[in-house]
Amino acid sequence: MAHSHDDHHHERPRDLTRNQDLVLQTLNHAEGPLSAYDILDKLREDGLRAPLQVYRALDKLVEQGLAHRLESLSAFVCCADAGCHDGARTAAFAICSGCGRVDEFADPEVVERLAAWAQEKGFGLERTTIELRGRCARCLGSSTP
Amino acid sequence: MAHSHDDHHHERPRDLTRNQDLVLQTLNHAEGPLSAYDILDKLREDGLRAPLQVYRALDKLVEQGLAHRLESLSAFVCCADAGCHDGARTAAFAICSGCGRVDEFADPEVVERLAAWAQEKGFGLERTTIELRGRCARCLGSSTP
DNA sequence: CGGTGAAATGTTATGACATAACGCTATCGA
DNA sequence: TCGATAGCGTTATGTCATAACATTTCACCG
Repeated sequence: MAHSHDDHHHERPRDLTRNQDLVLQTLNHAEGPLSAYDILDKLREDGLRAPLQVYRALDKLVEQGLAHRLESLSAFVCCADAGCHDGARTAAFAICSGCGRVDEFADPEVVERLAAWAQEKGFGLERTTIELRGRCARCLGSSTP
Repeated sequence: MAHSHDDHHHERPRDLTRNQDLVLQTLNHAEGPLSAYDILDKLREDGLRAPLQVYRALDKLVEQGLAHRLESLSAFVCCADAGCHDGARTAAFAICSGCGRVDEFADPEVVERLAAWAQEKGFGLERTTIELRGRCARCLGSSTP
């Protein structure tokens, strides 16, 4: 049970199921965040019919770090960096109110400060949400500055 | 227009309306975050009947910095620091999955780093959400460590 | 090969969160 | 007094998410 390479049970990117793959591809091809129902609509012709089919797939994708949920939008995006679930588990998101696009980034300093706060308070940190709202450079550049 | 006390149009804590006051008191007396419908239920005997009455009050309270919306919970808390809307406009929240209690804090360094990122990217930052999930010291101390 | 258990699936129904649209009321300064 | 602005009350509806249950798929093991 403790074999060195006997790790078929680990947390790694195991193969995606059909529904999971469909949902992930949909997110990958999207310009911006999509709600579960947006995704469902795009996948009707692929046989999906109920919200749960999408939510279940999303749960797994988020669990594996392949997608993220944006709390302030109640919507989902695919992970910008295929390897982001390897290391920097705490991403930040800048969401443009103009075009709706999302820019994912990581700031180690920020992560560190928050972890330090948790440490100091004895707070068992499990997950962090960081979301910036505003207008991206492109949207500021053009219409209604 | 620049009279010293001619400032009835400013952003300051103008008097709250009846509904706003009811909602704020409800949040103040609560142990943890409340959903709009939780608040509505507590205020039925005061005459409130529809979600919109609560949501409208909440909008104003949040606008004035007297309450905060926790995106990851779809719930609301009163601002921990009466003066928090003066200066540190970017608060962070540590939400305990065990007891549901919320600890509000501000970390200038974090705020600064995020502002710096925005600056660098030309992102017009308007609002920031920072929410930590985990278990508070007290909950870690007792049951199911 | 066939059984078995874990995980995924499909479906219906329901719950929880939030806003649109409408008309009325109160307040306040010009 | 008039008109503008903000708040109020109500009904209806929209959006996001999960409960519950039956069925299917598939890797693994005896």
